[in-house]
Amino acid sequence: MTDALDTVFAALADPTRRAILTMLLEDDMAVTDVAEPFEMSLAGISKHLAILAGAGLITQEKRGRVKWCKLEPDALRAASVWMQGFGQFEPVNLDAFERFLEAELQQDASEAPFQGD
Amino acid sequence: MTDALDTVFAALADPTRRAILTMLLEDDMAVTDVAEPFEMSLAGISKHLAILAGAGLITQEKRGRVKWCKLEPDALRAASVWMQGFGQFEPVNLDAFERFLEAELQQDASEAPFQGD
DNA sequence: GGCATATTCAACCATCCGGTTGACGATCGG
DNA sequence: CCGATCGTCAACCGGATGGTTGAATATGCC
Repeated sequence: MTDALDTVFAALADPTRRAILTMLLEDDMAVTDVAEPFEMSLAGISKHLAILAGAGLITQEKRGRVKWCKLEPDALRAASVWMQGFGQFEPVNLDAFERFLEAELQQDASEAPFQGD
Repeated sequence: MTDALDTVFAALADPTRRAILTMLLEDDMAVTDVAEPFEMSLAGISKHLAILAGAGLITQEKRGRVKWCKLEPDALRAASVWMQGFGQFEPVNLDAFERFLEAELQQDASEAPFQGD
């Protein structure tokens, strides 16, 4: 009965794990490098990474002896959608947003120096 | 050092609590009524409500002997914003999007006296 | 006043969580 | 082959969490 939302929200509930995710926004990182800024044992960080991976928020790929951690922001989508049900805050009306993107695209095309294609 | 995000995400990590929040979308409810659909003691639900209140996700107001629980969706905003930092869910230039919505609105108003969906 | 209803408190329990340390298995480089 | 590096595993610890029960506290009703 343990929902995917359970694990995602639980993973996000820890500040160390949120910090790790933020770091991974920049780039993929090896476990050791992830651990470096924290005052915590490597094993501790390794556990946190396992939890993040369990929630699908990161994936880990071992190349040689180095294990690379990659952010998987898509795993946030379900949680984001769930929250959307409560609010006005999550801004976007998707329909309107698509019209917006289309309009923007056409505008860009008409503004560009080379119009014909 | 326990961040507001910690408590909000932790509160959301439990399915019972998420279900309670969903119920409260409909309307404010008394504690006993919140508890009714769950196979759990009233005291158990009371604890969950305390956690939700602690995260600011609900407020409780006692009127007579009944304590009414009210959803406070605004408490989700910080969490939502945090998530948006990772997202592709909403990669938007909000300013431009708002201008677009406004323009669309005016266009609708001038073009169609009535427009169904 | 006295009883029923609404809710919490307190104590307790099992389990999970975040963290540590130390040993271990892989893998790279010389 | 040897030593250093990368990372996890296993055992352990203290504290939080999710749940229970039973007693306690308000409040409402007749």
